[in-house]
Amino acid sequence: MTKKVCVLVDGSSYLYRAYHAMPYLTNDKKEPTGAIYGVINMLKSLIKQYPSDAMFGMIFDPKGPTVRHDIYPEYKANRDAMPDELIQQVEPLYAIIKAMGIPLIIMPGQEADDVIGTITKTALSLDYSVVISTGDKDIAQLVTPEVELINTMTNKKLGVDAVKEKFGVYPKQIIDYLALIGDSSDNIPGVDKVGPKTAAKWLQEYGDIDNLLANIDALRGKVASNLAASVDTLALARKLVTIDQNIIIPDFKFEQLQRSSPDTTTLANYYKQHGFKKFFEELNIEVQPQLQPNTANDYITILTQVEFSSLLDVLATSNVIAVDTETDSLNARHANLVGISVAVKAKQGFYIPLKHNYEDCPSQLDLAAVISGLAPYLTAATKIIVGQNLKYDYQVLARHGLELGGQWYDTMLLSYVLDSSSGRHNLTALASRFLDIAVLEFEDVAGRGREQVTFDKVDIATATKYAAEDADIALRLYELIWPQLVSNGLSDIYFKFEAPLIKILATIEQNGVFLDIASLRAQGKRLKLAIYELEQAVHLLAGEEFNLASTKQLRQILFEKLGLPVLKKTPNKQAATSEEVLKSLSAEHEIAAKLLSHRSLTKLQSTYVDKLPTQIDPSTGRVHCSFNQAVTVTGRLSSTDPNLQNIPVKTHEGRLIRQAFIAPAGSLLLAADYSQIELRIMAHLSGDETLLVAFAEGRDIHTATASEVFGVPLDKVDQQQRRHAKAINFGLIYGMSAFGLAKQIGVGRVEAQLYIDKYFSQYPGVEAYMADAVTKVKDLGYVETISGRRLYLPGIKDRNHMVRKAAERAAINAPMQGSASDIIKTAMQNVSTAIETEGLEAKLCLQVHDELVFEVKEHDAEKLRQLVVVSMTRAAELRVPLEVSVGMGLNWAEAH
DNA sequence: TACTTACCGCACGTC
DNA sequence: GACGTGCGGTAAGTAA
Repeated sequence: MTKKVCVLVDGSSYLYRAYHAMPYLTNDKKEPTGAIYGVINMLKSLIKQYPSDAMFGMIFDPKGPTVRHDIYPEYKANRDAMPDELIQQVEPLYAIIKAMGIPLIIMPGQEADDVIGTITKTALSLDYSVVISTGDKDIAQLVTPEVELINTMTNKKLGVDAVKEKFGVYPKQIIDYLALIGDSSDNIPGVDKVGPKTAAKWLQEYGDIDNLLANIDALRGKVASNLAASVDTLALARKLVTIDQNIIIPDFKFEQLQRSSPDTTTLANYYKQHGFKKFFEELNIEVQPQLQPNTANDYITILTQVEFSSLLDVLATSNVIAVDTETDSLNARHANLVGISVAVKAKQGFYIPLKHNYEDCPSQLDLAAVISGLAPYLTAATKIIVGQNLKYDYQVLARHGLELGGQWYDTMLLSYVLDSSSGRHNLTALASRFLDIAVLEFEDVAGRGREQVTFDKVDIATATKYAAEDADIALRLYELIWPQLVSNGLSDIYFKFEAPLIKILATIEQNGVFLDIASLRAQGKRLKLAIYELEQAVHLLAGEEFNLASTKQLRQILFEKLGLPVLKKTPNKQAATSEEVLKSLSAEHEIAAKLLSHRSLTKLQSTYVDKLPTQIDPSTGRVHCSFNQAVTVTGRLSSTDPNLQNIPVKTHEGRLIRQAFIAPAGSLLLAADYSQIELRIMAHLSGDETLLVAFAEGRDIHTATASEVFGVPLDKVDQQQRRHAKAINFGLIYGMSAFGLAKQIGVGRVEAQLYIDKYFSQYPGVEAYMADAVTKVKDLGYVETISGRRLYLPGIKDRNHMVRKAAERAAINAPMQGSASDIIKTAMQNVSTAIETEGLEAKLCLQVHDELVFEVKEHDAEKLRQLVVVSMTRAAELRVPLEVSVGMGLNWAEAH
């Protein structure tokens, strides 16, 4: 029968190991957590290896001096004090270990080593075998046939023979071995110039120090005289490195090493506090809503004229009014107002039901009367209007006759400007993140799935809880987030770029863009035929029919039936069939090229040709996308339903789709885009002379780059060189690696790296800028755009090396993309204002990152062109000129 | 048991 | 690098 096991963990060794091995991690409160994470991780994997009834103890060094300092006051004198960020992690770590049910032993005045040694002795006397988990070589002296070490990092076990193999001496010789070598970090004197090799050699020959000294005459050289000089200190060193197995541990009983079952609730809390998602999930506990429900609030329903009048009195005296609208649809252009809620004080809220409509529904105030009653307070320039996603409420209220005014503080955008990377910015997320509150969700009051009803069917009492809460929470978020924005110097960013954009985006959404359905249908027919032919060809080549859109079936055909090589795996370890892979395979089998064509055509067909017509709003005959102002990390906008920012442009077939975006009779589409705005920003940010000159002289930037990188005169740059230079420039903009560049232009990685090196030697300012960006993000966790918008890149602290590298590249790229966003946001304001003051019959229809698309009456087209160029080029003053190219035509393709 | 819905993985369009 | 979307595939949920 195997012996019972006692596992002893050298906690302090774990702690330092984890601290040094882990990158700098923090939780959401920016407290360091890396060492805790590392220790828990090692501990968990250790526990797994032993039965749960094994004795288990984790031992840490105490704070302050130990008995060894009495023997030798300079003990550990060379050691740096524990860094602050590690000290902070110690107490929480102890708490977590206890919650895990693991016996924790810290003896004041006693080294962990001595505690471990003493417990080991006790365990052996009780006929246990002992396993000590440590990274500390000193403990090797305790190894016997019954005691083995286990390395914390490598998980390797160290028995007697393994110790001999590793150190060259047996466990019982370890004390002498350590004494000879000394230990500079513990300030233990050793013999000068004697390291592991010499110590082992001597001990192999002479057994121990006493015998060695007895034979000192047989030794030669400098080390021998050093040894002779160290005779006195050797005794002290021996004493210091010897683990004392006979210390007195008051109140300690061996039975205390019994593990108890983990306290999952407490653990869950700790893991959550520290942001240990993985551990939290491993607990596998029912996810309780850890957030406090928002109770004990004062939410009032306004049903009578008297109540409404007193509410208006409250509004009259309030500088800050939070507002929220409840409707019967998510579509702001169709939503009918069902009720309005307001809040002027935290934990209070008023709901004015207007159009609830269910059986026995109480009679409600008249909508028009409420609108006109509220109007003075919701339109006054002096009022601060707070809301979550005000673009929606603005649109809905406007359609019901109330043009929301005042100074807008949109909590979604406040949070976004404060830290765009912090997660989602919807009300639920913000309430959880900033207030630790779980708000009522729409599904909670209106049901989910097919059961869901529109808000007018929700009973008014429930609706009041939901609606008044939304206004209340928005108000509280404003009170909390706004001061943070101010103290971080970010309030300007909100006022300059985000707040003014709300109305503009609402207008663009209202405007929409015309689609030529007939042209799409015609193209659809052609595509369908081409797709069918490709499908037939592929089936023929494959020797059987299958669904080309199914990667699963395609894998079977390509890699099993046709035996083509697997060039790449998906993240899920499946053989990839991506464009990149098919391109490479096209040299081997003609099926690959056919598949590629098929892919690109079906993408056009399904995503655009078939889909776009269904997204036309029958009431306007136009497509109205929706812009999200708080999604991207860099400050860009995003577009959904449909996404009009990814309409094809690169291929000929794709451009046909753009032909279907048309102007109505008598109007033209005008498209204006910044040329090379990111590279211009890079020139500005880096101040690189060569780049500045190239832009100042108005050169074709890719040709200029090619000339520099390939060392040929400007007029001798060939197409291939320009293509490669373009890829390099793109790589810079998008933070591509040498690997990415190599793939992009089809050269080896070494060659790609050569180009990059050459680029940097020609553009040293760019290289310096990039290095600065990386340093900055490592120091501060964020980078900045030209105007000071902060872009946090939390990936820079990730445990995963790849993720950190990606964050470094993003640190280079983000200021360029973010600055470009800031600039075009300014341009949109300039243009909108100019159109209005000039009274042009023109409207903004689309924003595609560096491009604006307008619809303009023919007679105003030329005026608009000039006005747009001026507005856009003057949107920012950089060290290089901003250039805008403008085109006009009957459709979007022509306008380029 | 048959049907719908919800979600994930993959691929690909743009800047 | 950043986004959003469509498809197939499957898991989970719902009705018969």
